[in-house]
Amino acid sequence: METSERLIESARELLWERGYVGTSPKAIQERAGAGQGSMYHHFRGKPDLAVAAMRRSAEQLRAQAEAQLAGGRTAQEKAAAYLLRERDALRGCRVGRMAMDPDVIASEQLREPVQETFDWLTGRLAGIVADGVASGELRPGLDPDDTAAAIVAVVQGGYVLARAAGSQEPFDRAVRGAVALLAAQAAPDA
Amino acid sequence: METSERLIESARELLWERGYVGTSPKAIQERAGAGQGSMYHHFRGKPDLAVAAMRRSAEQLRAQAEAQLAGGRTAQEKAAAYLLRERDALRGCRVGRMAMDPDVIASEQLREPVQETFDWLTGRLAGIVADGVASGELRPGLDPDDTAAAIVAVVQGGYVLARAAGSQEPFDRAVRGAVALLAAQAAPDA
DNA sequence: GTCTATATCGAGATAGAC
DNA sequence: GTCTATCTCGATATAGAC
Repeated sequence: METSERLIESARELLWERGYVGTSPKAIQERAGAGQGSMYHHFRGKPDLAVAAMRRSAEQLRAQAEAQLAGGRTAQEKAAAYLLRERDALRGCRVGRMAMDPDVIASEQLREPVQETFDWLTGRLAGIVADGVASGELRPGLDPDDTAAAIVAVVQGGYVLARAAGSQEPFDRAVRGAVALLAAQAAPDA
Repeated sequence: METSERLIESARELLWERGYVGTSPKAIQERAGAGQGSMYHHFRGKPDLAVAAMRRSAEQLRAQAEAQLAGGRTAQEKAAAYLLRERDALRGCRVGRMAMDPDVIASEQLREPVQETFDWLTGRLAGIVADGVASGELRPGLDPDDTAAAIVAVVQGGYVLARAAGSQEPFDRAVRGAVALLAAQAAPDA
């Protein structure tokens, strides 16, 4: 693997584990097995490298989510597939984690991949819910945008609960709870 | 206000804004208008002061939540009151924020107030849901623990979505979505 | 492209005077 | 109790040799 590639992968891991503020250029270089000069040759600095790393993680998340969402037949199956995907809750979300970082939120450049990811994800889910309502699978009053936001929030919040507890369990409970709440939104038999 | 008190309040604000890793003793001292020696006289160091600050924020969150939860008459009213409480979503949760911090999660001392807060909150909500099921307000199959975890997760995840978007809106959508999902869990008329 | 040298600054803390 | 002095280390680069 080339040096530039190793730097991006190292940054991805460290941003995941320690966030933007908690990740130093030196730590990235050490993990990548690259020197100072090497990093500053390939990237302008820490923010530039971080953006490259975050874009890649965002692309990965999107591909994984799309795989779940495209799989099921009904809206409920798709949403459940997304919610119940295997996740290591204690590690958290590579993308969502960045939203809690003050330096990321303060910078247009750094926030952009995060914003784009969640815009896409909630929009994709809202479309699925809207289809479910239109097809008569889900009850007519169900708001697609609000429901989509709640689904994505349960996953992101589940990470918080798991890390607070030091255990996977609260995450699993939260997503199971969300699936059960959604199951009760089926349209009444005509 | 005494110096010790000002240090705790300054730490509370900075931990909220910047997290544990992103908060320096120097920044705390400057905001408190206290010198180096003064801080190290009252507290053993950064972790010690942070624990004091986090305990206070945990106590505050608990009191606020209890106020919402004790207010409503039915389980749905109580849960909705908790979910719909006015919050500045862009600032995030003083307590939940700490769960994303690697140094907090790595330390038994620092994690304890966070864990305790969410244990209490999910337990309190689970009791409310269980009461609602027992009284016939909510459908019999509804799992109290899973539902409680989902409710708390929606709020914590809502903060992530809001900060990612740079807007309050996704937070409001998520909690409204959760309230709507809960409304459909009413037990069918006997 | 990668290396080493150098620079500035802040983090996090200790020591001891007042 | 609070202050200033001092210490060590890492963060975040820039400069210039190889």
